[in-house]
Amino acid sequence: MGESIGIRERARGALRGELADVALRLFEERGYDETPVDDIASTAGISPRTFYRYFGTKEEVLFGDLPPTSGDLPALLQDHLTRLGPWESLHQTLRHVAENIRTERGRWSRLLRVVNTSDSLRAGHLEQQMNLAQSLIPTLAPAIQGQAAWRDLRARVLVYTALTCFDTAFSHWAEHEGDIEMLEALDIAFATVPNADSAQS
Amino acid sequence: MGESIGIRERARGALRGELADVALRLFEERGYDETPVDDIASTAGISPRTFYRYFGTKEEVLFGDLPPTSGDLPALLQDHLTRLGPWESLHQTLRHVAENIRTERGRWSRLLRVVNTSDSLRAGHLEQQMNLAQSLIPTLAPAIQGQAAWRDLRARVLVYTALTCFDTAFSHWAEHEGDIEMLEALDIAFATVPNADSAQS
DNA sequence: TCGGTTCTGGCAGACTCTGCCACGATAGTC
DNA sequence: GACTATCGTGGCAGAGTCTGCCAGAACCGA
Repeated sequence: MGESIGIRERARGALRGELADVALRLFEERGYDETPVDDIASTAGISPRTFYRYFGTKEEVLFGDLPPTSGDLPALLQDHLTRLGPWESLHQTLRHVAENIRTERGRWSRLLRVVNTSDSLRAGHLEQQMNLAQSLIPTLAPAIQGQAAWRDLRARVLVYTALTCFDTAFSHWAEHEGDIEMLEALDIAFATVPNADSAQS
Repeated sequence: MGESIGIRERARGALRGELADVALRLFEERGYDETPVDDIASTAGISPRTFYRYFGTKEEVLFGDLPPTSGDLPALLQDHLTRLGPWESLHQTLRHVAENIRTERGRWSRLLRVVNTSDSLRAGHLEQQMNLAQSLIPTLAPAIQGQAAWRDLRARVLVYTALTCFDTAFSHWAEHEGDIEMLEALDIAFATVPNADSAQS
């Protein structure tokens, strides 16, 4: 048993990538809901049964192979919290994600366009956000001041709000591609919240 | 052709209500994903095919007959905006919803418990929130100050954030049923946002 | 009571996803 | 180079949601 990565694993990885490519292309052409798994499989020259050995669900073929924009966000947040307040820490943490996205803007634009063709996909995307939120809340909670009884509620509000800012900025940027900078939109979104009732620049 | 509501429509309404009751009961006992539509139908003494004539989807049997907590929220928001700032207007608008919920707390608790048994349901619920947000954004946007180019982005952020506050307070209240007041949780959540970086009481 | 509308149930089908099993290819071993 | 064990693959059957279609039953107004 050698330590080398077997030829089979490489083949597997290659096929996985090809499936993701084929699927994304078909989704762009016909829409997500209008593209059955059977079509993806036959276009790629495999059986539908095999497709489900590479991707557990049809959604996973879209979201499964995303470039790692996130990294260890809880750790990153933790680090910022040693220097900054809760909100600014969330801001800087998500700026980091935004910077990573910018390096592959083309791919992300295609993805977002596909996601917007389907209600079920939007819902699935939100589900992912919630998982991310669950991982950030325990990290943020200790940094919240005030009564302990409300600490958890506050932490949840702030984390969800931060992710909302990110999502909104992301969509806005995707809609005005080229015209604005993702980071600028993100900063605007984050600046809006603490000034919620005046909402000036 | 009389103006009266035909006996058939009343029968239809009654059956619809019975289906919703049966479904909610079964969901509580076994969980949402573990309760096929066939079981709901047979328990209610109808065919599965007929079930789908009363509710377009399985989800609709849960969410379709909610008591109207919302009313005309855009109009309500519009009204508050004549006197208050954007954030406080959103706050008061959602306070109104929270008050309505309180009058039927039992029903809502049951619902939330069922929703938490299933991932797919949570996602569906978020989808509804987004629809509500879409209706509030155009109302809020004109009240936002600052550069026009960013007005839409800001409005989206604020509306989504407000709904997030509502949702978080709602969940928190449901988890601590009896211990806290829904309105108090809501106020705390809304107060957290403008003080995002100090987060004091 | 009659004629037309409406509701119902059953059938077949699409689509996602999951077990199961047999077949073939591959990898490591002798 | 042949042998065996492991792995990937494809086909089959099935659950579950949801839709179109059609024939029969129930209902309403005249």
